[in-house]
Amino acid sequence: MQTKKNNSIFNKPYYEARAKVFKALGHPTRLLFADHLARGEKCVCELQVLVHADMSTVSKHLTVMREAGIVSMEKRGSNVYYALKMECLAGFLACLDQVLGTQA
Amino acid sequence: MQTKKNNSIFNKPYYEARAKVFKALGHPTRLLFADHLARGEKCVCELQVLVHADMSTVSKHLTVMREAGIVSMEKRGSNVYYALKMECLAGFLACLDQVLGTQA
DNA sequence: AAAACATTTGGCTTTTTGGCCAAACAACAA
DNA sequence: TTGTTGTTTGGCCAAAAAGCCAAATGTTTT
Repeated sequence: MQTKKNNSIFNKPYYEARAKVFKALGHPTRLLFADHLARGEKCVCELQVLVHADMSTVSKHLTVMREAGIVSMEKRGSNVYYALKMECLAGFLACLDQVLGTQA
Repeated sequence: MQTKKNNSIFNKPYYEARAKVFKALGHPTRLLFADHLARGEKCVCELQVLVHADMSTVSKHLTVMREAGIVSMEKRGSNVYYALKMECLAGFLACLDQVLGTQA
């Protein structure tokens, strides 16, 4: 059981933390990664082939996502595997599609 | 009835449109606005008093949100009223709170 | 018409972000 | 050990975003 959370207008750090999550998803490459990671963990190299970007660029995108708190990383062997820590993304994306669809 | 949408990995413009929505919510001020607008339309002046920003800054934030497709604007008298066009935000925010909460 | 109010637009500066390269690390293979 | 592969880090530069001021626009009031 939890005590009531203070997510009010005046809780600035909380708004910042949430905005950070949106910002982390606010780039086509990172949103693509999130979408893929929603179907299971992937190593950096697997994500890299999805976009035509430098490995270092991919790594930095993943760092942004990790610092926002939406992915976890685990090193296994010589690979690093990333996983999405957010089950509700798919639902929200579906809703987004409706919003964006109706204005086309 | 609609034909099947092509939201695949390879549909770049679609990812960009969705990322634009996340980016529009990826700023504390704009997320605060969205949160308030979720409870009903507000005029620019009402939003302005919530943050300690210049009126022109507020107006530009609202433009970003409008161009992402998540708010509508309506001019009535000398005021402009903005409204959120996304009912699913509250649910997603609640989920976010869980994700962010568990790592505190 | 002039003044007052609400909002947007243009211009400008500072800060942040994105992307590439090269270098550093870490794990594994030869 | 040396080499090879996978990943991160640091540095740099170009592009985009944020915020302020001043000016323009549109509406209502006097």
